[in-house]
Amino acid sequence: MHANALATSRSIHAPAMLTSHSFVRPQLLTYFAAEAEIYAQGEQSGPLYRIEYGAVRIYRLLGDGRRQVVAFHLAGETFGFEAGRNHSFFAESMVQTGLRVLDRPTGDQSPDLMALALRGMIRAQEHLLVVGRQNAVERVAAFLLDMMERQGDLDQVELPMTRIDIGDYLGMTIETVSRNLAKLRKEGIIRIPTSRNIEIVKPAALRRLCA
Amino acid sequence: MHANALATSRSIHAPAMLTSHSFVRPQLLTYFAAEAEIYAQGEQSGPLYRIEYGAVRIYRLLGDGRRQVVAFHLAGETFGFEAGRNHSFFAESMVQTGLRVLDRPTGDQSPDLMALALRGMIRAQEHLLVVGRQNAVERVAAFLLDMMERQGDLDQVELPMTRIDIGDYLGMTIETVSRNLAKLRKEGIIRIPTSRNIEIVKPAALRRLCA
DNA sequence: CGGGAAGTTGATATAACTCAAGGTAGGTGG
DNA sequence: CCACCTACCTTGAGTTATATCAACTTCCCG
Repeated sequence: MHANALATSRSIHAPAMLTSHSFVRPQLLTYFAAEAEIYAQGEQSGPLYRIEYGAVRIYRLLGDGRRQVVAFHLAGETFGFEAGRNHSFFAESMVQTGLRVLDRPTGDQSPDLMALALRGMIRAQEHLLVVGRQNAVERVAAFLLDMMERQGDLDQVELPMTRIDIGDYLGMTIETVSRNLAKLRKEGIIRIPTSRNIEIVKPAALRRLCA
Repeated sequence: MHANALATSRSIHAPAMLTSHSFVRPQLLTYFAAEAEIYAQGEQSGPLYRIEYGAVRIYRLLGDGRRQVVAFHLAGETFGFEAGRNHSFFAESMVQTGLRVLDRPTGDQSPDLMALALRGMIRAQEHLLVVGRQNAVERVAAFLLDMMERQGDLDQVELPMTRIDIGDYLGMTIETVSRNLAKLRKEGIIRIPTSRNIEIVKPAALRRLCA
């Protein structure tokens, strides 16, 4: 179930690069093909990553293959936080992706890192509200709004993920994702030029749906 | 829906108390009656709290009153982390509760604080898997296991929360909570001496249910 | 002892899932 | 350059898990 075809994980380390003003020193730039594994659950946790371009999914699996995507990360965002010595989640590129490997300051003493970690926690908890208490249309609406905001509030939203990814993020099947996108389209709230490109016609209507 | 009767919020500040060895200096001990508000969504965020005794729920509301409990906190645990200047959630005592107000070191530079924040994020993301991808029995089983582990793996689990709280935590109705507790009881996996006191007869069976 | 909130159980309704059949689009090889 | 192939997506029909509505029970607490 939800089998993700194994990725051709060709990652190339670019020469180290240091910037003095940044709270974490970007060093290595690493390239990932689409659908490549960045790290796996159980692996020893390593550095943080900032996405230069591309998109990443963070997920976890149940024994029978059910999958929960806990987060999508887009260009400019940082991921890789872990509580323990080992990764609790899988991270995979969804499209061709360039990551900058960040060097963690010793002792995690950066207030900026703290802020990033806290923002991650808040985002997870807000997503919990969506998944736990909203119905299918509301979830899809919330997802589209989130993607729109994170892409600069443009009315054209690019979806770097498949319907399976969206379903596993929103806790529903791909059919339900598809049906509810169609519903929003029929109501004139969105247009769907291509399956990976959504035009938000009435953002206010989407916001009203999210209660 | 899910109206929670307003709380008699009598909180008394005890004299300040300092300990030198702790990474955060416990200062004030504050008492809360059952069902009292500790902080509200939108309020300016303040200190962290460590629970001396009692139990706290953290939740968020939708416009129509639907509620998602994002976390329960028990004695010994720390809560109150916020990403911005204002609280994103409500915090309420569920039973009579004593909180120690913690003084945040300037700049949030403590690695221990960071660890606590990260653990909170991981816990939220793991809960996302439960709510997003598990069915009713599995959710109830996961909840009971979690409560058991956090109470020292004793087979007697005390539930400081109502069925409404459990339902709003697991993303289901109180009837479904009740029916699935009954199901586990009929299968001999748990006993229910009183509604707030569950005996875990077969912890292995619960674990098997969580896949 | 009485009243009310909390919890349980039953009957029915419904939203989302499952299974199934097309449709579409992007990539590859002839 | 075109046609095929495959993966992704959409739509439809029927099923099912959970919600809803309702009645009843239990347990506090005054």
